[in-house]
Amino acid sequence: MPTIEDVATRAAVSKSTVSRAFSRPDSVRADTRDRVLAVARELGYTPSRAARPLAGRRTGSIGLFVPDIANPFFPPIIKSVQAQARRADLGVFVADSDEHAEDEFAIIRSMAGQVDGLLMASPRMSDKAVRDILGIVPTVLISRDVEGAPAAVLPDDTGLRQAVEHLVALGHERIIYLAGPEDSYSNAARRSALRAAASRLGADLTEMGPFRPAFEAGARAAALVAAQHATAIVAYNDLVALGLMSRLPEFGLTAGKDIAVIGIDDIWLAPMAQPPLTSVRFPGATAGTVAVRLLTDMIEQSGKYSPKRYTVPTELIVRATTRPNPSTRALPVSTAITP
Amino acid sequence: MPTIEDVATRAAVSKSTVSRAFSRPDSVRADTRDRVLAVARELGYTPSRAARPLAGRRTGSIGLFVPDIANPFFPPIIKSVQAQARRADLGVFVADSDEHAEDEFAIIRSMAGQVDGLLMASPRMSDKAVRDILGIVPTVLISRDVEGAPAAVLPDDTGLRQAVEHLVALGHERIIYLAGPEDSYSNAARRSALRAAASRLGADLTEMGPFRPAFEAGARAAALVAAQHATAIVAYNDLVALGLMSRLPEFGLTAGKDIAVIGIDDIWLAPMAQPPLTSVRFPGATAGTVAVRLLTDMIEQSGKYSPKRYTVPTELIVRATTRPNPSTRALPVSTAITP
DNA sequence: ATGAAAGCGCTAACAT
DNA sequence: ATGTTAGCGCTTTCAT
Repeated sequence: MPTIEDVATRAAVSKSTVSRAFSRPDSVRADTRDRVLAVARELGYTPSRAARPLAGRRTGSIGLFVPDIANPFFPPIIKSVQAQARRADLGVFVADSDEHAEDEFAIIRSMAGQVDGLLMASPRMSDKAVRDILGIVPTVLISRDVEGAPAAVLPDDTGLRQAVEHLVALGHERIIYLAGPEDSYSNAARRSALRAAASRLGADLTEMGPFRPAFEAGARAAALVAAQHATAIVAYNDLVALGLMSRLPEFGLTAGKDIAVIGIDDIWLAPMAQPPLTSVRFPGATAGTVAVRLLTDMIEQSGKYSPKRYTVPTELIVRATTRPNPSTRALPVSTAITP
Repeated sequence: MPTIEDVATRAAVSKSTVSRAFSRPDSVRADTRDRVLAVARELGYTPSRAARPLAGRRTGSIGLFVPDIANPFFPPIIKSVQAQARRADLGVFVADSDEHAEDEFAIIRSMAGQVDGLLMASPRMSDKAVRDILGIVPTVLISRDVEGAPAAVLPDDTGLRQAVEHLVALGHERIIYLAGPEDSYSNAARRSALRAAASRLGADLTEMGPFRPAFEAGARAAALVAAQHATAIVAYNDLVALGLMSRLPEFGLTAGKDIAVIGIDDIWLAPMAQPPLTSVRFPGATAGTVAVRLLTDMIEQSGKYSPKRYTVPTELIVRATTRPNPSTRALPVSTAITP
């Protein structure tokens, strides 16, 4: 492996010039730069990633934490983070905690020391723990907000409002929310958005749960839902909705016929379900891209950074699990419902 | 952040001793080591990951390539690799190509320079490209074998043999294999294992496809399968099997009743399907763990390393999609079938 | 068993 | 615009 020195000698310039030619090309006269770069290519030289952090102060890597890689909600985020990071010539360390909230801190803490910045998607740890991390390394939160956090990428309320409007328009007056984990930020956010929309439209919102954000947990909900004679369900996420749907037939119920079901996240499985699941789309790819941009900004302006909340648009994707409620006449829906 | 020097001063030893206390503890007298370690803990010192690679020659990170994080086959592998790597105090860079075989090389190449070793799961690139990578950095292949590769973790044939035996025992004489991508190593391996088992048991194996390893591709298979009046299917993977099953009802067919369906990989969705899918289990977690072990061995013995093929056990997990063929009497199955 | 000293390859002041 | 000079924090001979 050729070093910066080899290139410098061969191009008859100093190491500094070679270094500059790579890191701040415009600070070098065009012809010198071209010569240096030509020599570098000829020698097959690439700046050593290992030496850079020691001399400068950047490692050239960022860390990405997600609670569970196997949860289909996260892969789109991971992919877009990686793609965007590659563009910025950053490596991405990915870590997951297997949904064990108690391991999160240790896992993240161990990454924090060896990266320039951190992305945390839906962390379950306490606000205090999050703030601890925030103090160590530039960090952008995804789907989580904490007082004092400099940057977060969050879903807007549009999709959930549309979900409630949709159910009401279909004639449902009582909506059941299958809640997610108690301590989950997303659960709180979803619940409150749902409540606000329901009360504005005069619908009744009943909560059941909590349910783990998993297929099996949703399956458990089926009996409860059937016992309630529920006609409209909004699930904490698609996994729960899908689990619910898988057991509905055992109670003589069919989603989209006897009962309306709406999921959240719009993971790839949603349109594949039988019947295809109506869901509130979260643009994971957008979120990932934005998060990396926010993070690189923070790293650049290391130090002061004016807090930013970036909101990504959500939208109700209507599919076959929401059809008119046969037992109720649709309510007249005024145009005022849609903003 | 305290440095090695701070610890050395405080513990009244030299930097070398501190360094040794961390990297080769037994080369330091027990009491000195304890003192050093105590001071280190007190100061909150951790050896800088950034400085190590420059002085030594290890970066302390490995790279993991997978074609598609969103494919449920990979998360268990990724998780176990991460867990095992954490134990060895290694960071893991994860990269995926979104199934674009043509991007694989560039993506992997860019990781290759900044890690101590590489893990490649089911890469689709050519043998030649794989060998190029192999020449750059210690690499372990997972679910792929290439002549000359020093190490690979591969599934054994047991599960597929059991699958064919199972179908034959259920009375099926004609089995259809829904093939995966043409250029895929796994596809070739699965096909040949299936062929061998079928011919040994006197069953007929017909191939259809190729199909992308995706749900939608499996959905496309449904019409084809129905047109063939097939009674027994082995799909390239669970995703294809699940996609197939989702469309079967449209042709008046029910998996496990009119038609036997077997998937491969046993991803978490398999037992969740309606009806639960019979599948050949691949122990992804074991594969990941073994792969990291193989890789750290290679890194240690940097240089000569006797080529290793590590085989992980596969097993047929029988669920509801395989029931006796109603139109055929079960064949007498000699005990010779099971080895 | 421990210490001293010499870098690893690079970047970042500080000259010029 | 370019060169000079110091290190960054650690590991590793080589002494002792």
